[in-house]
Amino acid sequence: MLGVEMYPSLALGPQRLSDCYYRDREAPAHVPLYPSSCEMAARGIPPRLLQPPPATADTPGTPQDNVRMELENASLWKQFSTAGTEMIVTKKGRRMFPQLRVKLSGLNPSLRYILLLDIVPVDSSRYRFQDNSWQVVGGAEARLPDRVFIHPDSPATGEHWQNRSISFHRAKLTNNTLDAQGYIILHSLHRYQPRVHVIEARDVLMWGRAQHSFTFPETQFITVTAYQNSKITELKINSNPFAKGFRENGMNCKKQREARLKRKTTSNQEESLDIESCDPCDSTELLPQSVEIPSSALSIINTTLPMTDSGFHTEVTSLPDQTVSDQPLVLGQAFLASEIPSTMESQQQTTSDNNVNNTLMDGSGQMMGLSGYTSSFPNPQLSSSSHAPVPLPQSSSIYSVVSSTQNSDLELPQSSVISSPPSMPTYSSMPSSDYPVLNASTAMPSSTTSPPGSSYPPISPHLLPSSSYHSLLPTDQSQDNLSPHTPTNPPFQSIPPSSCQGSGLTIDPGQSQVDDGGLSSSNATTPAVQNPAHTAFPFPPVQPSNDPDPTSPPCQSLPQSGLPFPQCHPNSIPTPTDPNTTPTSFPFPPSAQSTPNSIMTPSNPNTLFPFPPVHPGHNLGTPGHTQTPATSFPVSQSSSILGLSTVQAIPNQVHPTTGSFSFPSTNVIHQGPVQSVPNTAYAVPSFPASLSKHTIPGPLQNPAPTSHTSYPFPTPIPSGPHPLQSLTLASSSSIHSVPAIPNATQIQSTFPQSYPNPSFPHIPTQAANPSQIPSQSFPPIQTSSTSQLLSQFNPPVPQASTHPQCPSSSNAYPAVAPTEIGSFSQLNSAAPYLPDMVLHPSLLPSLDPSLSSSAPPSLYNPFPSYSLRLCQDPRSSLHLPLRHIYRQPQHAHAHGQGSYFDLGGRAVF
DNA sequence: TCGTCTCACACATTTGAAGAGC
DNA sequence: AGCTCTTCAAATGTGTGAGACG
Repeated sequence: MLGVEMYPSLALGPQRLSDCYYRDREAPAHVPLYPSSCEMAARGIPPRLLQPPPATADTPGTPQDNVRMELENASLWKQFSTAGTEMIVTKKGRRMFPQLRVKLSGLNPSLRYILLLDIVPVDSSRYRFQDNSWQVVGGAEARLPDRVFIHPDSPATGEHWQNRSISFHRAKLTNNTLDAQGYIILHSLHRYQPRVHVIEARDVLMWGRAQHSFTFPETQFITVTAYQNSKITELKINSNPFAKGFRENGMNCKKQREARLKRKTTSNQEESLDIESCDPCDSTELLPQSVEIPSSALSIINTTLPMTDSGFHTEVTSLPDQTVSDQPLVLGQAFLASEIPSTMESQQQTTSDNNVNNTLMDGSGQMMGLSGYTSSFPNPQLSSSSHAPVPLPQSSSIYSVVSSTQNSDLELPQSSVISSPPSMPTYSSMPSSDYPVLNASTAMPSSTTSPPGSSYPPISPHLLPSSSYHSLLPTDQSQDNLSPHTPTNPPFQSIPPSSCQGSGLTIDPGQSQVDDGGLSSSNATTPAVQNPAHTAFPFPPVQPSNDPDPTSPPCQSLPQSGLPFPQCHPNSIPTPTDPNTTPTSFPFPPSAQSTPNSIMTPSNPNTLFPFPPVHPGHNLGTPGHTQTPATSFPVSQSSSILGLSTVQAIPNQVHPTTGSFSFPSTNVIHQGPVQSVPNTAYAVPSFPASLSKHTIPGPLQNPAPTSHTSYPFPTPIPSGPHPLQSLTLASSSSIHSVPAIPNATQIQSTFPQSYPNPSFPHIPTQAANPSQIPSQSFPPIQTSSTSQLLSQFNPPVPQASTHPQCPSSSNAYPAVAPTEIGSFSQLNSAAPYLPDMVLHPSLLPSLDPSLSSSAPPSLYNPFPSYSLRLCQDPRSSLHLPLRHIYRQPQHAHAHGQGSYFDLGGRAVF
């Protein structure tokens, strides 16, 4: 669902949505996880057409405004972080451990939400474990395809999410750039930060109303192919049930292994292949040892004897359990408890404390056990490469959240800008545009300014405040209130733990006062963006395509055809009178029209899409796009997942020394009422890291405003003064693209034009060096699966039929079994760029009373299919020259254990 | 030579199909 | 016939260590 809009590339193109299905014991039936791009398109429908009935649930003060997320196993994460968390990445994919387990609260029980996990680079550095610490040894490698893991339960009601702990343990990490499984691709020896995004998906009409992104600094990790730090190994073995065998008592412990090796060697020498000595013998031989280690002995015995599993478990598990037993078990968290190594040395105490805290977590939103947390990562402050200080804030308990609340209400002041911490270019919102943009890249502004080897790269702690709560604030007028002076570097330090925790986790309305001036008005409950810097963007940065296609037609060329990107198509906003066109409207433009202040008014086509989705790396300066007057956005990248479009703004410049970004276009940006605060960088939808990567000082990176034309996408650059006048880079980490979120409120970066500290010294610009971009092969598109998925979400809708490419047949709506939707015409030049999806109100799930009274929320099926239909691959509408950009990527990978999306926005490698 | 990655290995856990029993 | 429960094999997850690679 998310994919399409957020990441256009995801859009369902040739890929199959089948991948979108998930299996869950609770919900055995396959359920489409993602709404088709059509859904997103629905957003583009003029408010009049799509405007949902007055939503009572979403009214200010509703739970959604107080969405909070707690890291359930924070104590365990802290333990790892203290030592410097390492995550194994393999070609075949490796799960994360500790697993990301969170608890959500503040959701509207009756609304549907989608949970996403993405992992973004913390900085643009490469690390090496030297001298028993992680040190920066160079610049990061070219960005890999951005992929998002969608929680298998998605979409599910708020009640569903809140009634259980949410684990992303099924997400897999891989270092295989050609991975066809859809796993999250990461570079080895790079530092990453997982992010969890909660996106409201109440219905098509309301889709994208709110988005919340959370990052927990303690979950940062460095990817490795083999563990470097013995402490981490020990922690993993002691904490991970699968590694029991390697525990002292386990069959795979050193003693046992050595013994086996000895036997092997001896047996080999003797050349007496005693079969018995193999497995059985091992156990027998080990018996003596097993005496010392009862569990192992038992296990051995069990293996020899026809014992049932139960019997086996009793003995074997005993040891581990004991260790675990020491840890406070919380009901429902048994697993968690097991994760905590009982044998942990000094850490144990903290762990126990943390556990206690965890148990204490409540609606107050306090982060459990976060306080006092210190990571072992290299400290930025540390001058030399010695230890990279962990950027994590000491008081990590606060989770950072970026929440974007769409106020579908027209009343929302566009101008409202939420000041985001300077450091957090992460989230830039579009002022006028209702849809907030998540800047994935920005989220992790890495202070890469420091040269390799230099002191720890400034992974700006502020960027990743521990558990700080980032939220995309609803567009409020409050922006004015937002102080431009807001600490640009709200590093963790900047945020006193106490404040965070004291407020409860998250969003303390009171705190919000400072930042959110005015927010309260629209959403009193909406937390102010305390840590704007965070990358809270749900969607990973999109990689810029390297293929600037001069030939690419200007955005205008794509008009009406329903370009996925509103920006491109000024006319894209359908008028109520023109239903047909409506569908084509940009998925996100949520309510551009709705917002009176928003620059994006129908009258001003160009302004309609403040953020042209552009791949930073791509087509900079493509003349074709010049049509849009040199708009403020140098480059933006948008990728959509399930209809969420991500827009990335590309900073024109990066300060060589400071690493701060300046956007040439900013001049333009400043126009308009929206910008109450000049100079302040608005979190423009996203200026993702990707940009940053590419933003190396230089022509490319600093494309003149006019250069915008080179958007890989049909993303037309808004002509004239852009509503979003100041696009600030969200994040330093430019690496990530920020997904645009509908209705996203503008986030004003607290720091003025220049981006604070974060420098991106090493960010390889893909654009600059296409060659560096790993060629990524994408698995064959399985349209069938994808389509099926989509079909479920998209019941046949009359409107859908409007689009030629949306065969009504494709709608398998109620069908549980995924049905295949008509294949997407990939790269179908003929295909209009119109978003095919249109939802018929009657088809909407009865989740929200306001929408449908048929079913009480309580009765709501947690895994209902969405009544959305995907009719067409947005890419099809792309001008041929541009299509290659998407040709591969966007895939939805269905796994029994979860779904992955490629953030296809990136260029094809 | 060194750093990094890949692979096979053994063990532990999870998953899901098949069968039995009611 | 349908349902629940148990059993069990296969799949999956895990760290290790040897070897390959650049």
